[in-house]
Amino acid sequence: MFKDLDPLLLSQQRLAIMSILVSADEADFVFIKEKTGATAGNLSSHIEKLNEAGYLEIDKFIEKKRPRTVLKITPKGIDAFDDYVKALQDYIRK
Amino acid sequence: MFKDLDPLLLSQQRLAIMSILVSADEADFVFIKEKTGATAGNLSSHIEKLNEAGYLEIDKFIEKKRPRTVLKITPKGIDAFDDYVKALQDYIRK
DNA sequence: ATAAATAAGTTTGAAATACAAACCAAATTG
DNA sequence: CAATTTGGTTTGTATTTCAAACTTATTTAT
Repeated sequence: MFKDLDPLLLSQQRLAIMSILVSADEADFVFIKEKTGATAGNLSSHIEKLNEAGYLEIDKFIEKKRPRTVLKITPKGIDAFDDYVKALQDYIRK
Repeated sequence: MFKDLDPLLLSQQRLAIMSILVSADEADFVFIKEKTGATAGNLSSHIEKLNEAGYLEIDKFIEKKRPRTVLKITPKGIDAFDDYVKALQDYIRK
């Protein structure tokens, strides 16, 4: 009756991160931090996990003498997000 | 940008329980256990939490010499579910 | 009549998760 | 040059999750 929900996306903050990336395609650490309201610490470990799962790529470099971390969703990440949304429909449709 | 998601409903099993109750209005322990695939132990503690939050009522009695536990969603539970669904839209709408 | 199995839950304990606080390194500002 | 800001990472504890073990009462089999 109910499909399994990807445990990685069953988290408010990770879902918000993926939600931004699925539309924005690419966004940096600070932008996502502000949009989601996550602390830097939480965001750091969340993107780590999403990266380990292959849902996003992390690109770190120095720009204007400041570190910058850019995140980009992968095809696998898009699929995971789409699947999650589909599965959710079973739960939230009265 | 993103509304908070009720942490109680941010759980596959509890969301499934509420999903059943919001349509069925009333359902018993065994029925929900089978529909959700939860173990009895997990279901027992999940409904405990949902009950503490005032999202459902637990009615226990003996029927045909067997214990029976009937769950019923409360108005507060319905509201929580509706709010959760609304809040989710912000996340899952690309 | 009694031993074994089933039904309907609850309690417990270990493992995973989440969250915030503390930390670090480099750059900038007063 | 000391203090603050920026952009993060690491650490520690508190909570949550999940399954296994347990309980109590009822059937079924012998």
